Amino acid sequence: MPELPEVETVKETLKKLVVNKQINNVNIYYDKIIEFPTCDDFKKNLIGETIVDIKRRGKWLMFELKNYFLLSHLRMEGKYLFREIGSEVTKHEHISFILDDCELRYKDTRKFGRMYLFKKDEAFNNKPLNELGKEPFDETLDVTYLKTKYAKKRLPIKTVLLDQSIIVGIGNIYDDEVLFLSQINPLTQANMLTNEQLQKIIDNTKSVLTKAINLGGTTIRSYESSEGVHGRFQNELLIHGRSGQCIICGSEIVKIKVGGRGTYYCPSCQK
DNA sequence: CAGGTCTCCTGCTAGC
DNA sequence: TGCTAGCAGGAGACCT
Repeated sequence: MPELPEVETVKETLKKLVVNKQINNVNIYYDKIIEFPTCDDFKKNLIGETIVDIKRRGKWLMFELKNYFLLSHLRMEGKYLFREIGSEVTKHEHISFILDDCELRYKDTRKFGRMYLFKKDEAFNNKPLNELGKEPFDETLDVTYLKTKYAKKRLPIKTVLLDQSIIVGIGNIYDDEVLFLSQINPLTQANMLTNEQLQKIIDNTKSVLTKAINLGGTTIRSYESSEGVHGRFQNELLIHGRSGQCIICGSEIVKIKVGGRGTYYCPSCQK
């Protein structure tokens, strides 16, 4: 499931392949991926546009065009792949952007991904971008900010770290890793965390995400090799998805459900 | 406003 | 061996 490091990796990979290419046509095979505007307008506005750059905000990919921002959220299983122009559209490929020399296809098995298209000056003033919290590497992300945001949050920190309106980019995997490194029990109410604990969360979020980005992210479900992105961070996961002994203290790793999410932690290290 | 629950989807798997 | 019920999960909708 793509979280910040995976989206960052996809962004960098795509950038090398699509910048300066023109969108000559767009085919939509599954309408619900397009959240805004209508499919007709989405298609009409994209045709003739050139991809200038690709940026990222939280888990959102932002294709910067001459006049528009195309926002794309991969959710659980969204991915981009390249196909020859006119080649057969295979299962789970829902959108095709026909470029000069290839088709850029959006594939998404569970169809959870979403796209928006905004005029450039409108992208940041509208949902979803205007509801996002701070980037993990934003220098203004500090204990004071979290104290304020968490003041009325009695939900478990595990749940609150997933709240994209506070800090962006953390998903279920890195959430567990951050709390393990910070030695914080995932069930701790967010408003009960000490300044020291909040500082640890900030520091460990940065370090885990940085390390994951450098390794190309985490690949849990295997990708077809032709489809590019293979992360290596899955080999570095300390707690998420693991069973058996905690690598720090040797106690048994426990898996529980927190806010409906599978959560791994060490009851001994994370009191 | 905080927070609980449901919904969207499909592939995989535990269990019979 | 073959079938099916149930699970996984990011984020928004809807309700209390």
